[in-house]
Amino acid sequence: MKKSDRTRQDILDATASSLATAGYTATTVKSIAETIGMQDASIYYHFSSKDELVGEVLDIGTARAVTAVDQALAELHDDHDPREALRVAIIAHAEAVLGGGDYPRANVRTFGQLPPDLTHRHRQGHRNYGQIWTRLIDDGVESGALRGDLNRSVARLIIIGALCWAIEWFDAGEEVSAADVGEHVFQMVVNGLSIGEHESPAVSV
Amino acid sequence: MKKSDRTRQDILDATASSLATAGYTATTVKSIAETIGMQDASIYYHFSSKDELVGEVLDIGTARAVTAVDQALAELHDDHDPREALRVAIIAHAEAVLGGGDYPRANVRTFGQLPPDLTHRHRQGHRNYGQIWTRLIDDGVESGALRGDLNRSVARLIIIGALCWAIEWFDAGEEVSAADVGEHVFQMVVNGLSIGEHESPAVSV
DNA sequence: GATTAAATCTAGTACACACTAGAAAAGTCA
DNA sequence: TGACTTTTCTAGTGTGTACTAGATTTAATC
Repeated sequence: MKKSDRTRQDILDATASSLATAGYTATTVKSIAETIGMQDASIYYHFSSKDELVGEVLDIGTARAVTAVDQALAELHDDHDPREALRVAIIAHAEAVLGGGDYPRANVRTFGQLPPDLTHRHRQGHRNYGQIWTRLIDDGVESGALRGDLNRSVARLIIIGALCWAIEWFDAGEEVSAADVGEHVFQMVVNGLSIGEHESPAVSV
Repeated sequence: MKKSDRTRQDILDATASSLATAGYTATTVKSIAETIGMQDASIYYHFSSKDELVGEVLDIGTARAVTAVDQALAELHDDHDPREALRVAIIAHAEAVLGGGDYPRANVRTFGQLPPDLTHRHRQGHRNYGQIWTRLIDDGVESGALRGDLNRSVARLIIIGALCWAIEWFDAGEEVSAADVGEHVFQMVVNGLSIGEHESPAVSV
């Protein structure tokens, strides 16, 4: 029972790595098998299909991202500013998806490339993740720290989108770290790029 | 010579539509042919390969997005606020990619799914597009309207990313329009979500 | 209407893919 | 060591893909 668990983990790791860097289509059962020095047919002793394997990788990815954000929020003081909570969550997300392991990266990278079955399978997980952010924004608006004239759902999706798209251009080798990207997103969407007085005109949505 | 041009255009349109909604892999030569009532082999009378066809669609997409933003900027007054230029460009981009035709949508939707050859082919086009935004941000910072303590390249990529990712959740049927999304992105990244005094602490990058 | 050119179709090839069946090997434990 | 189980391999199948060759039809020209 020990050998099997180890091999299974190797398969998951190789799949996560391939999904994160090459995407769903380019991640073939054969390429996964080659990475860990096996024949492609052997994969099917551990997983019943490619999509079950991919699904498990994505499940792990979502779980890790949720854990990272939850943990960061749990370390806040009880009387924290709602903006600080948003900042901490944004940076935690950035570090999990950009600087973290292959699993959360695989999740974001393959978003929009998955076959319908897998997309549907992870809809609930994404919804749950979105609710963390909904609460953060609601807290901010209701406490008076954040503007209430914007559509909160759109605001939430814009923040997550800016972070998720970063996976397309972020290069871990460069001078800008994952946390730096998070800090930038926070500075922009919360404090704004503008200097001095800004009118904050109401938006009609 | 007339028939050929018409058919060629039909093929391009069908490809753009399929790429925009189904992505690169799910867009097969056979499915394109079926859409316009042809046999798949007939496509090859007009295009030498699938990737040449896809490449042409993406070229048109980039050209249209660039035109949309350029045109919006050209309509500004000579003594406009740099923030207003950024606002106009953001909304033009949002309308082109979310509300516009299939071509710009195909471009964003297939980003990250393309085979290396096609990715490389469009690198220059993307760079050119990025330079429009680089100039807008530089103008803002140098005129004193925008903060200079953030990494401008990161800021640019965050704005574009927030807009591009919107294609994953934007639903044209809902009450929020493409321009609304653009307005929200502008309000957030330029004016910020925060209410009242914000310290704008310098970021060390 | 006959001749030529343009456009499409029929019928295939070759290949990569996910996946299967059964034999072979490796590991486990008396 | 020998019997048994677990794991992996060899050797395939079937399907979908991009693409090709050559026949066939459609359109344009004289």
